[in-house]
Amino acid sequence: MTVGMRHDDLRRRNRAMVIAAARRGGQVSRTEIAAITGLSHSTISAISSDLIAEGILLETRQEPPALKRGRPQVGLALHPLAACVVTLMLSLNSLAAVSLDYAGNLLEEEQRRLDTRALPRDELIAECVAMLRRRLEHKAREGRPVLRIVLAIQGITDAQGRSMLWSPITPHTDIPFADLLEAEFSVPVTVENDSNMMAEALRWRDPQRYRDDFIAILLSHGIGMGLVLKGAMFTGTHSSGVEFGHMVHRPDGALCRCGRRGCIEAYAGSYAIWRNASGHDESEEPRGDIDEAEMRALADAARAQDGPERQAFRIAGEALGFGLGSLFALIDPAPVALVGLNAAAFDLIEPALREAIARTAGGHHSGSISFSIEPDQIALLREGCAMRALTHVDHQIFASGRSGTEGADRSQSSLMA
Amino acid sequence: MTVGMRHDDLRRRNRAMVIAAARRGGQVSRTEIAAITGLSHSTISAISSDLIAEGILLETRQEPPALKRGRPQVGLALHPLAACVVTLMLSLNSLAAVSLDYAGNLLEEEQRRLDTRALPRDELIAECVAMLRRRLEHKAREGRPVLRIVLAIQGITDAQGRSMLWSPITPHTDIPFADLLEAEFSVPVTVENDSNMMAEALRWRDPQRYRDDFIAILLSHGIGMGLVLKGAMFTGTHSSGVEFGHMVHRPDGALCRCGRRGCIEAYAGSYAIWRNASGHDESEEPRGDIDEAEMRALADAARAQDGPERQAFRIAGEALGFGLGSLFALIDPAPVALVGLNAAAFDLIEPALREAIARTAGGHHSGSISFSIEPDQIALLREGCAMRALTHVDHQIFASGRSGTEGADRSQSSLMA
DNA sequence: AGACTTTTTTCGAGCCTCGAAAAAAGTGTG
DNA sequence: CACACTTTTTTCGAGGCTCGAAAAAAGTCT
Repeated sequence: MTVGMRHDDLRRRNRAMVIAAARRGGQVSRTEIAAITGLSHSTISAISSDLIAEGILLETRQEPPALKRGRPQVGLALHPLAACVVTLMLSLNSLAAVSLDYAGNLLEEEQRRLDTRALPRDELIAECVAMLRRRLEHKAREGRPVLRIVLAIQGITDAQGRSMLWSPITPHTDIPFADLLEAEFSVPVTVENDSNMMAEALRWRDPQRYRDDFIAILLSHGIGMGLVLKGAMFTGTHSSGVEFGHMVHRPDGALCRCGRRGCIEAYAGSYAIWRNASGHDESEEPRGDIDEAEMRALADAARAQDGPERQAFRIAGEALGFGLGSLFALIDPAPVALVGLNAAAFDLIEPALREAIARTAGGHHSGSISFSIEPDQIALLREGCAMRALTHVDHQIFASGRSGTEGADRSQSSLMA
Repeated sequence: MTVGMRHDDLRRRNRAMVIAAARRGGQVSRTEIAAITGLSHSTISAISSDLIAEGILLETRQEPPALKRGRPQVGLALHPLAACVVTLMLSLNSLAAVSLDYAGNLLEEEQRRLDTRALPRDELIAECVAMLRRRLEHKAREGRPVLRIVLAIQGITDAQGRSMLWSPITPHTDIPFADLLEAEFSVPVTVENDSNMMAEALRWRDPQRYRDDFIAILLSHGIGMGLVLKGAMFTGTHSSGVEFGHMVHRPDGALCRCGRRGCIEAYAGSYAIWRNASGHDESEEPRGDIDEAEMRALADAARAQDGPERQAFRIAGEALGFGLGSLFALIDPAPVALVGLNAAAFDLIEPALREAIARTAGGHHSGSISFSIEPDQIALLREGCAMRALTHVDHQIFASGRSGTEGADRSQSSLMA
């Protein structure tokens, strides 16, 4: 049930809008903010002078020497010293962390190889804690209060972003990372799905193309999806995940990594492509890992001649096409961004995909559905996590009004909502 | 882009909450409203005395003679004379209309058989206009201003509720009903999908069970779905529809009414069950209509012995189960309400459905997914339309503050949002 | 009849946004 | 170089809205 609105809620919202304008624009003048928000100049003036006094915004006069007449606009930007956020990215055999200032500038980073599949539960957690501790204690932080930690994982989280429920990178399940890390560091933490973070990054990278409705598909060992509908990240009701890879393509079909049969992933994941290309039975247990070079070799072979390799990519395209068709039956077609290793082989996948989608209800306008390939999956994940963490802080700061260097304890309740 | 919030927006929202509390509760005291909304008693007092003065709320002292001590609560209810709404329901071979007062009481109704599939486009429209005109001119309305018309159709509408894009009940497509009827009557109109309206009705009927997340499935000649996620009706980005019936069950499988192959509907719609039960090939053109008695006979035969009829229902269950499994992979499991003719045969469908769902990713907790059968599809549709129309008015009235007897022209812009 | 309880209204205070006017900080021009 | 002009930003009083506290209202209980 929505709750009544009090006077300070109003101010909070409007403060948030000013901060959001600065977050989006980097440099915005008060006049521009007034235009964006539709609020009066007086209001913007009042809010921004508050924010400046609180150390959240910073006046930056540096702009190109204003060739226009009239009083020059004063740029407002997010104050780099206002906060620090840390992101932790856990994927197969790798753990990485990045710390950024409030303006989004990189402070420092670390990357480390781990045998995630073999690591005992508490050692996995300990590695995360240790890497986070190094970030928090690093001198580059220089007194900026750490106001948010975001942990992105390959796998499924709960809808509140508190726990990792399941992941292909480890046999362990239901790890309450948020609680564990909050207890350790007293900084609010959320756990996020990696595909969602990539979708998040796309919104910031290219807001023109990726605005209200789009789909990010991660084509790698498994199949991930981040879905933005009507301007909001779409998540499950209990879990993070739009588990597109585990929609059913062929009932009782190929064996999937998840143990069930006929999932899209069992036709379109790296292991499935490899399995089909190398003549194995589709009921055969999926291979654990396939390195980049091997997949590239498969793609090259498929491009060279019409053999089993090309057929394997075709099957993958067909599975993705029917899956997208079913998805589009539910949500209507939207632009698709392809990310991940096998996005590079989209030329091999596309024909069968388009053909399949045209045979489904979602394929009404199959020709007009746009697919774009976004390389550099790792950078995308980093950006998405960073923006998720920073916008959390934006809301936290606007919510309290008191910038709250003292950290997490009480603020959590309002943040997790 | 969200827009800044001004002072009157605040009042508007809080007024809306007061009205919503009265809509939900029927009879609410000011104290109860204060508790529900979290606003202060003074604020509620001010708002409700405004609303009473404007003729939107009504004090009703009738309550059971308050066995408690202290000053008795004064009930507030929606003023029946504040407005009138009309709903029009267009389905296969039938057109019905209902008018209701602002409190939701039935004023009068009409039902009429039409050969919708044979009717030319403009005659179909003319029938709608004529029936609406009879409602508007009927004496039962007694001067209540008609503030909203809702037209529910079997089929797909655009996301804004302006047009019928496609429907199984007529060969005509893209009929801009909202524009046509608004031009005719100068009352704001929306066009809605029938399954969505049934889901809407369930929320009002049983808010305990059908609250934030649930699924209404319409099992009849075709398969419809209304989806409520996180408390909001889920619609496509361009169309109304969660076209569950046209998700792909078996690529290149049975021939669907939509002309494509392998849709869930082509296994679970009435025509598909009939086709399978009577030994026809699944590539055979679907029958146009199958009456209730015939379907009941099939179900009885299926219950009597394990023959082709039972197998047909089993196939339907399997298709629905795999479809729900795929859906649950995307949105996580949620309670399911079954509506429509074939919901009565759910005993024949359920075993195969549950078995199928358990073999999918969404079936993690397949045992715990609750299915309930909601009979009386027609009443459900009527209630849903009524509530949709009335809550539209709630928002229109709260939005303007001036009750706006003069009608639609300007208010549309704010309503269609 | 008077004490007690609970609901509702009244009233002054405190915020917040707004519009208009003033101040500020430049450019263009003779 | 002073002055007109333009555009941005701040200031200031007015008007709305919500809140808390106190008062009024409308019953029950003894």
